[in-house]
Amino acid sequence: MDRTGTPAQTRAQTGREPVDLSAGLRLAVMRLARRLRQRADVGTTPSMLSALSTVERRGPITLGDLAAAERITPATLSVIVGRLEQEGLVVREPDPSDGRVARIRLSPVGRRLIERNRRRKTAYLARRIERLDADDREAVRRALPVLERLIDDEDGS
Amino acid sequence: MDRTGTPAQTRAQTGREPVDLSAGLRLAVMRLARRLRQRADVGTTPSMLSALSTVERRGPITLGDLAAAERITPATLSVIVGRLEQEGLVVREPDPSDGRVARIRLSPVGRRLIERNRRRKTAYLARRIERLDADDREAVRRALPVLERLIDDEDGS
DNA sequence: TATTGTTATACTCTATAACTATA
DNA sequence: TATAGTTATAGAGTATAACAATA
Repeated sequence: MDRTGTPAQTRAQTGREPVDLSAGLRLAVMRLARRLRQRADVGTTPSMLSALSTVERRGPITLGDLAAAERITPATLSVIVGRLEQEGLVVREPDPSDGRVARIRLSPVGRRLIERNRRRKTAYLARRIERLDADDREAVRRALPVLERLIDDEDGS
Repeated sequence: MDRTGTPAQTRAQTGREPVDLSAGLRLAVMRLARRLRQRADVGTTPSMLSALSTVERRGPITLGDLAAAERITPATLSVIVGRLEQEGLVVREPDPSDGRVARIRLSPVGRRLIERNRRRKTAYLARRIERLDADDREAVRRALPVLERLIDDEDGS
């Protein structure tokens, strides 16, 4: 927790600063993710929920597109969707015009699970965020869209 | 790879309550973590690097304390430290006064690897952060200590 | 031949339970 | 008996490679 040497003064040197910032962000993100993973609900795993939530947002979607959205390989996703289907959370609808393709769609059960989880699953973080003072909370709120952009950002390298 | 349909609604701008905020943060963190994990250096895994970095910060440290700091079980950590030791990145020093305990300490090779990685490993994020405008970068900078506090915060439930 | 998806295999990360060695 | 650490086992999450079905 060495937060003593705040690099606030070196703001002018844009060369060095992003590296420090990203080093810190990287560790924080990895550790927060680990903690969140540990609080996964029994029965549904974090990957499943992430995929489920994307299916909700993107409507009926092919496996390939869903894999691209989730940034995992179709092979990996195939396994995950298989589990979701087995749990009755999604259905695969064959495409009439292209026999190779199936569209994945949320089932009513899946939708209910998402809504239930949106309150429960989030409780760990929500409780902590509630305890933050207004400034800190505002800082998180402002950073969130930026984080989302960091993820979505195209281009591999 | 149809990624044309960008989910603009992802902007949970409307949600100002802690629950909404944390739901968004949760997804963002999990996905960013997944992306970062994919960029792990060959040879050293993310867990190894995380543990290594904690050993650097906390000096010679017992396995139990390191496990607590990393929030994983001693059993899990034992495996990870075993790999770190095998790679010559840390050494276990037996405690003279208590034969059960060994202190884990960074080797020179480990220290060099950390420093090298601090630039390389982070490059992916750093490049993206460089492209942000000043406001966005400031938002991340301000949020980072808050995220760290969310992680460190004690008390399980 | 190219595309979409699945299956086989392998490795990391993690946990719990059972164990060993020391106190 | 209690504590520090290790080993065994198992399941999730991921990738690559090989495959099947369809276009």
